[in-house]
Amino acid sequence: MTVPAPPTQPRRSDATRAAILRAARERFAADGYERATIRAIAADAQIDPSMVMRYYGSKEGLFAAAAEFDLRLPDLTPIPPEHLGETLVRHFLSRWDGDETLVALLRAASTNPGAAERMRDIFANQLTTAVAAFGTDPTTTARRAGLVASQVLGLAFTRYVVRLPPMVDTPPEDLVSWIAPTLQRYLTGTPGN
Amino acid sequence: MTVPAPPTQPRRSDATRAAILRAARERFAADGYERATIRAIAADAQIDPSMVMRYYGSKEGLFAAAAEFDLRLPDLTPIPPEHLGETLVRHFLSRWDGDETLVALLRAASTNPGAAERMRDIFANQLTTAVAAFGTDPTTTARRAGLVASQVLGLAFTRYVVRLPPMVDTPPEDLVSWIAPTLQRYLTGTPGN
DNA sequence: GTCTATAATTCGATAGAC
DNA sequence: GTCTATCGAATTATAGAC
Repeated sequence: MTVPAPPTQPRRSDATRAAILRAARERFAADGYERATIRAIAADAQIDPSMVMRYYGSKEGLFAAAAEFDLRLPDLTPIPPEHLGETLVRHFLSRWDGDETLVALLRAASTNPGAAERMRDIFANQLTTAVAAFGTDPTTTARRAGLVASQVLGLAFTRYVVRLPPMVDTPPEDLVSWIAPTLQRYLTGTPGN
Repeated sequence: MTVPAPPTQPRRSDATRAAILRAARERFAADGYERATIRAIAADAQIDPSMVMRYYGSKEGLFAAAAEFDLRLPDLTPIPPEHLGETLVRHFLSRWDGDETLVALLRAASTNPGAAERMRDIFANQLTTAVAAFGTDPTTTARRAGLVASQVLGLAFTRYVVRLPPMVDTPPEDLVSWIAPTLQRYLTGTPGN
């Protein structure tokens, strides 16, 4: 009798698929959806362009697979309420370094309706859920999450996409000091304040 | 002797040029730089596509003309220091309604290097100048202006580009109440705070 | 599984008649 | 000034050999 194959035998093409996704994220992050071509992505991954089509069906399918993104927000309930803002800024800054998927999503969402919808889903679901978890007035949850998203995405946009010099040059710890109180107020404060 | 022509005689093509620019701003704002085609812009303006090339030389030249933008920031020196944040948010929100040029610039800056550079210029020059005018420590001016830009552009991005529902649904006056203290602190406050 | 060849569009830009 | 016709390049996607 032959040795039975493992239940989840790694297909030989998995390495190729992973290489394609890695190259796709790089190109989508650097060039946006339209300028990132399947040919260029395939060249980066050192495979034939037709393989991309074979594995992911279309450019949209490739983007959908490459832009899968989890904010990996920590559970906010055990965090001292006065440290919520700091915790969130620090988390986002570290989450974005070393993973360019969100930059890819950010650039693509500017011009691609499907990418914009995905971005709405991510922030509507993941962020709103995290904000709701530590129990403020439920009627204000969505608005508080939206305000947090506006500052957090503005930070990402100015620092990683447009690259405004002062936002690029400011060390992460200084950004945390400045922006944490903003998120803190959006999460636990009142308008006007 | 013939009657001398007025010094600035309106050329007959000025109406056409204006129609092209209006259509170009709409398309660039709605679709971004790559998806906005000269053919579509010309169709909107009800003229021949070759006229766009004749008047503006190239697609880049057209965008440069269409994305000319002045933030029209008011002089901040006579404004009571405690009203700076509110004044700025209100100004930006009203500036963006009724002029989609900034949305066009915002969408294009995500994927087009030239548009990104123009956005850097606008916020580095116009905003930094306004911030410097009311005399904080000059060494912090650029950073304060960058932080203001991060929140202001994040507001524009979530409200007009990605269209996050809570940011679209919140009335302008509520946005002013929530965001004014943020800008106030970036302009006149200290980190940590 | 991998690659060649090419179909089918679409775009920016140009040439030239009127 | 305006328009027709078209070039040349680039793209996604498909068909099919090996």
